[in-house]
Amino acid sequence: MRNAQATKNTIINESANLFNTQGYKATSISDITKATGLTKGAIYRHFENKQDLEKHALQRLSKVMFGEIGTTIKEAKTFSTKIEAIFSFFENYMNTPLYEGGCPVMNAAVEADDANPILREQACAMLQQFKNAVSTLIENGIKNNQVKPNIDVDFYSTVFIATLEGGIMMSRLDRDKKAIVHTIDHLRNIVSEISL
Amino acid sequence: MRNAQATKNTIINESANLFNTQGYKATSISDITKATGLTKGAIYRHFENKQDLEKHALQRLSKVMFGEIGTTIKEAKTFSTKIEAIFSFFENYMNTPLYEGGCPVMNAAVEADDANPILREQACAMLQQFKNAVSTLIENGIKNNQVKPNIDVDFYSTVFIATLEGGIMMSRLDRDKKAIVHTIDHLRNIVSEISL
DNA sequence: TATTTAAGATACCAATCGGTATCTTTGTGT
DNA sequence: ACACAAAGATACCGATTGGTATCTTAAATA
Repeated sequence: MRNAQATKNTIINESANLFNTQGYKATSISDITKATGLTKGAIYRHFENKQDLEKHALQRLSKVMFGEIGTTIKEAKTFSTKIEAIFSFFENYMNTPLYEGGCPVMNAAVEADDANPILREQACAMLQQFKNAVSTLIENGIKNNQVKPNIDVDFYSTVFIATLEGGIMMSRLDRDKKAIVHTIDHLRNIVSEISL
Repeated sequence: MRNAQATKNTIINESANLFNTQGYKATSISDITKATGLTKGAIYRHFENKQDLEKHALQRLSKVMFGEIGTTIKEAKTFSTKIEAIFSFFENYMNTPLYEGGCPVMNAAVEADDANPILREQACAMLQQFKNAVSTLIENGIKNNQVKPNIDVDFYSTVFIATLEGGIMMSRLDRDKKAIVHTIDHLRNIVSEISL
């Protein structure tokens, strides 16, 4: 039956791109029909309503991002190389992003207000997932005697993510890698400070 | 004639509030009529179109924010107290914001794409203004022998702002001051590192 | 007080929004 | 080959969008 799963997949992928670049509210179903070459009838067969599509699109963004960043981390073996993998992921992201439009977490976080609690909850969960990943990375570094013990793990994972997100925002606004490069250089200094 | 300047002022103020909380695209002229108690006819007498109103509203946000933060900086005399004034401004902003909806720079930066170059340019200018303020603050600190010379001023101003912006984003998403408190604590450490 | 003119209200416009009911097409199992 | 059901297209819906033309009201001036 005209591969339904494939079309659903392209709808999610194209709308993920549009939502992340133009914004969720600013992207209409009409925009998605143009991007996919499909019609409203096809789209509303696969998704209950626009919010449902937004949910699936953001889940896709989350899966792809964390999937990519997760594999690069797993390839590295030590704390410093693992965290360096995250840094290079962010630095390279300015040149060749998986999805256009900047960090999906920040985009959803900024746009999601009380009027769209589903989007907010998803953004919340994504940020938590990212923080947990960095936290366990540091904790494993402590266990393996690569990171100083007795440091505040929550403190550093928060600082790392905040600095990265802020750097991305600035670099995207300036259309210049300088900000993200500076912030990552700074984080590298922190890494060497807490490393054994 | 029914104080035109006052009504124009309230339109700008109310729409600034709405744009910063709901977003620019997501806020309709209708929303602004409800918030001001005025009609479309009144609004479109004072502003050419919605983009023109968006421009004035963001300018207002910029003026109020930089005005407030500027006076608190001027009240302080040394580098450390001046930068501490910025920190406490950001930390207090979570409790009692001048405008709801988070940092106007970040909001405009995230929402503004190529479809709204005016908003983008304004956000760009605001970020530049903020960076310049921090940079001159550091430079004056160097001149007054309160900050180590030979440090990269551009580097540190970038790191400061990125960390603050990222911290705000995280705290707003979590609805918890912890992130911004952590990031500011971290920045305090940096300040003492580069201080004489 | 009468006149003038700016400020604001009312009523409308085409276009687009999210969403749905219905029709056509296409692949599959018999 | 044929019936059946799923996938997608078409045509529509009421509501809302940004925007405008026109009318009314109120304040300043003469």
